[in-house]
Amino acid sequence: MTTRIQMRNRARILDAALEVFSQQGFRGATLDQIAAVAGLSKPNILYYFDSKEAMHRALLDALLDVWLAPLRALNPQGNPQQEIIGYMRRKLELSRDYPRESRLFANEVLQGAPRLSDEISGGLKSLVDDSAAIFQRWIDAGRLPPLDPYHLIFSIWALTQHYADFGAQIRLIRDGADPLDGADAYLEALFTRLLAV
Amino acid sequence: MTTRIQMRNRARILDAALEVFSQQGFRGATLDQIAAVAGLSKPNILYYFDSKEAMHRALLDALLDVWLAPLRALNPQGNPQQEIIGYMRRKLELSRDYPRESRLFANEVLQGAPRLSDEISGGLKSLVDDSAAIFQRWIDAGRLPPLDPYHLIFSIWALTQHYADFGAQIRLIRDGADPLDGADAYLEALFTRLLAV
DNA sequence: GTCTATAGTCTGATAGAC
DNA sequence: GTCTATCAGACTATAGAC
Repeated sequence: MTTRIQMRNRARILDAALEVFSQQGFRGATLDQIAAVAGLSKPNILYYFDSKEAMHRALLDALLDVWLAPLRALNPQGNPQQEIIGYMRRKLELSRDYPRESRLFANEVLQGAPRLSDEISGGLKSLVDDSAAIFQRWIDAGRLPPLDPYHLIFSIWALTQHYADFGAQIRLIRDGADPLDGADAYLEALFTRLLAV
Repeated sequence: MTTRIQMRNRARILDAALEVFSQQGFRGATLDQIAAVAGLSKPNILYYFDSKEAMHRALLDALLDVWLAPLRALNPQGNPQQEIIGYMRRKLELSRDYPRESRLFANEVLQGAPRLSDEISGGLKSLVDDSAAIFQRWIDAGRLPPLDPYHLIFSIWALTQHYADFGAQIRLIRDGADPLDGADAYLEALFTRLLAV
C-alpha cells in the first residue's frame, strides 16, 4: 500500500532530481545534491528509488506524455496554417512552463541519448512520421508551401526549445530579461510568413 | 622553448578533451577517458595542462574566434537578405564542420554557462548588440520586415545549431541519415520567405 | 521510514623513479 | 617527458540501529 506521505516524498524527490539533473546532466548530478534539494537524507531517497539511474529513468518516462502531447493534438482535418502555428504555440508554452524538462531532454540528446528508452524513441519516431505525412498531404493539396515536412518539424522544435535550453545565453545578452519576452509575437510572425501559400 | 612533440601532444590532448567534454559535459568527462582517447597516460596529460578545468577553459577560449567569426563578417553596406542568409549559411557550416564545438558550447550554456569567461560572454553580447543595431537600421530603411532583431539572431542560432546539438535525435527519426541532409535548402527557403519585404 | 555509519569504487591530482 | 604507484576526497549504495 502507498500512503500519502510516500506519494508526497516520491514527488518531492522527483522534483529535486529534475532540478539537479536538468542543470548538471546525469553524471554531473549527485545524490547529495538531490537529497539536499528534496530536504531528505541520501539513504532516504534511495529508499524510494533503487538507484540514481532509476530516478533519471522515472523522469524521462514521465516526460514522454507531456512532451509529445502537442504533436498528438494536430488535427489533419483542420486548417494547415492554424494547426502548425497552434502546435508551435503549445511547444513554446512547454518551454515557458517546463524549462527544466526541456533541459533534461536536451542534456540527454546532447550526450547521444544513451538513456532514452526504446519506447520513447520509437514512439517519438512514429509520431513524427505520422505528422510529416499529414504535412505532406497538405503540401500535395496546395494548402502549404513545398517545404520538407521533417525539417519543418525540426525547425519548430529548434525555435521553441531554444528559449528554454539556451535561456542562460539569452538572459546574458538581454541583460537578465525573461528569455521569452517577445518570443510569441516573433515566432507567430515567422511562421505566418513561412507557411503562406 | 616549445618543441614540435609538445605542440603535437597538446593538440592531441585538446582534440581528445573536445571529444569527451562535448559528449559528456564537464563533470561527466573524466581524465581517464580523455587520456585514453589521446593515447597518453593520465599523469602525462596533466603535465601539459594543470587541471581538468584548464583543458576545458583552453577549449572554450579557442572556440570564441571560430564561433563569432560569421557574425563579424556581416557587412552593414551589403544587401540585407543576402547578408543574413549568408550569415545563416556560415553558421550552418559550423554545425557541419564543428559539431563537437557546438555541443561543447551547448553543454556549457545548458548548465547555466558557469565556466563561460567574462571575455567570451562580454564579447558575445556587444557583438550581438552591434549586429542587432545593423538589422534595426535595415528595418527602419524598409529593407527588412519589422522583425525583432534579437529574436532574428536567436532564431538563426536555434535553427542552425539544432542540427549539431540534436543530431542524435534527428538521426534517430531519419533512420541514421546525416542530420544535415536537406537542411541547406530548407533553411534558405525559410529565410527567403521570412525576410522578403 | 528515517537515520548514522561505512563499505567499495571512482576521480583529480601528485610523488618520484627513469 | 613519461611512466608506475598512490594519495585524498567524493561518489553510489548498503548495513543496521531505532
